Amino acid sequence: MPFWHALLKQWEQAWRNADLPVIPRVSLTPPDQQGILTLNVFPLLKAYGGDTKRVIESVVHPLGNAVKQAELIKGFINLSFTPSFWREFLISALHEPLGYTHLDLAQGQRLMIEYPSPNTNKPLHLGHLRNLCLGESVARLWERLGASVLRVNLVNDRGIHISKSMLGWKKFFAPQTPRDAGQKGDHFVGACYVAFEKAYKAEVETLIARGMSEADALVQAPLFQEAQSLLQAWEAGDSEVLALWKTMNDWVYEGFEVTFKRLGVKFDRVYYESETYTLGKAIVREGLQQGIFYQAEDGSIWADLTSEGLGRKVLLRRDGTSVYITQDLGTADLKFKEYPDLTYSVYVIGNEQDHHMKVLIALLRRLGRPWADRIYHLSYGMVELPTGRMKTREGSVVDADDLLDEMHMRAYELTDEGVSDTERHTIAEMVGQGALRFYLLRTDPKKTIVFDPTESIDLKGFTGPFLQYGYVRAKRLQEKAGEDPLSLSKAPAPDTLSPPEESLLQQLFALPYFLESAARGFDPAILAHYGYELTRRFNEFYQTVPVLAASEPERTFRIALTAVYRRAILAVLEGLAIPPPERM
RNA sequence: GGCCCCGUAGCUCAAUCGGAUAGAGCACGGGAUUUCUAAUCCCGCGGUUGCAGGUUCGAGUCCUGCCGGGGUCACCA
Repeated sequence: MPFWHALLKQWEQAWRNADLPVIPRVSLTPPDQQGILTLNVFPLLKAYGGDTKRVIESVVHPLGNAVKQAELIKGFINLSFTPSFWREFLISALHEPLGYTHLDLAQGQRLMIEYPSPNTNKPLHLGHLRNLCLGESVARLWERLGASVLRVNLVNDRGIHISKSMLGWKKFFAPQTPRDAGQKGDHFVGACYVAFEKAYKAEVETLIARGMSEADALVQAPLFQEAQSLLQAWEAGDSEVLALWKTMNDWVYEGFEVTFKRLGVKFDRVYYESETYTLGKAIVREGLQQGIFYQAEDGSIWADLTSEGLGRKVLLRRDGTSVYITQDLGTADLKFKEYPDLTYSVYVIGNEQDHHMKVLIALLRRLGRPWADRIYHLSYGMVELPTGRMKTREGSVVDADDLLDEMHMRAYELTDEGVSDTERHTIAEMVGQGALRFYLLRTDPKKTIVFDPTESIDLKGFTGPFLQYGYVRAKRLQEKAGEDPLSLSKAPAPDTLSPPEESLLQQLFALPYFLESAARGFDPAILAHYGYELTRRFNEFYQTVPVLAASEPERTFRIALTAVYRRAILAVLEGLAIPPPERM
């Protein structure tokens, strides 16, 4: 039997064949109305001069016998379906994942999704977690649409910030290693960076106290001078500096790897800016030769994007070294050289870089890169604290590892004590992450999230564990039933269905629609809200309608209904990258 | 100052191309466990959708102006 997409296509064809002047729009019937699907027939009503009988007749007749009831209210036709329609739906959903939990709408397409692109001078924080959750979820959603997805990470491993943490280590920590300090490598390097910033700030204040202007003091401070010469030594290929750079970056990668692994993130390809910035320089020179860019008197190279409303942008400094956008040009080019057939090259990057990404795409367009418009910036809002933005230098950062630990502990306390301690920890990790990931995904990506550490993330209500709990309930119920849900194919449909059953069936039926909307909109929040509503309805069903104690044919039907819910909620959890526990 | 994003219940968020009486969670008050896991369910309370106009059968949604918050416009990354 056809699922959402196929059914709507079928209907549309039927209406076309019936020569309807206007094809009705189909949507889900709101909960306060009787029905499953609603047809918007305002325009048709107009075309037929308000002849309601004719409207109903002409719209509903072509749809065949799946329709149990059709009611026209104020320009809407509410349709409900027969129990045997639902019986077929359940059987098909159990038989065929393709078309229900997996679609083939993006078959043959390939996407590259870049996230979370960290700097290598400090550990991951809450902002990176939002990035990681979004990137991973979007990757999975497109995979469900049938696309093949490349997960890539771009490591920002060069620049003045790295010099600062190197210097911090030399001045305050050498010859310690992360192991000596008993810290994860990324945390250790982060401590070096913070130590540098603290000493640097003190120097600046001293200089200002002696009468220097702040702008001068920031540049004149000895520590800053030293960091800059370290950067120059790095660019010149000084072997000693390179060795330290490599050692400290490896510490950070080791630390990142632990966190990535905990979150179940794996990359197909990792790009390093230390490798792509030279490619970028070549592209800039190429553009200069073609007259797309121009050189200023001091030797710096620029692009004039004022006609696009983006102003002027420096591409190479007067000393010939590269800026941030230079490396981005190189990386973008390399991506499409390696994978020319990408449908989209997605960048999961915060909205503070909206302008930067517009500039990047405009530059690539100018350079005649035909794939420039296949770049999609998945722009998301910052995660702020009630006091404002998180600032590493001020220590007001919610550390990713710490937060994961805290969520784990809180879930552990709530977890059933009737299991082994090992299992309890496994469950606690799943539930803790479920709560955290749902929290970060449930809001429209482009909106700012304000995270209040003192209030902490809920485990009840509109949360990840709510969905996980529904999954667990359904699984246990199915186990207790001890019956193949597909025995429904040998049983008749009940004569009537209760309102909670219809309500759950309606939401189940809409799964493919929401999967597609969430993927194409690059918006997991759509799926998060769908999954919550789905589970709310399942809980209502579970709480008010008996399954195991029901008589036939209701019992068999409800067991199948439970099994399809379990499939659907599993698809949602997987799409959101929220782990499904076996019990809670 | 220019450009971009946001503004919905006390708080956090929804609202399916412009559609029906703007819905959830938290908080607060009340109720449900001889029944498949109470991380659940049911009931109540809670709104001039920032303000003012405009477009139309219909506006939280689209247009114009204003107010408020954030971001950005670096030879930083």
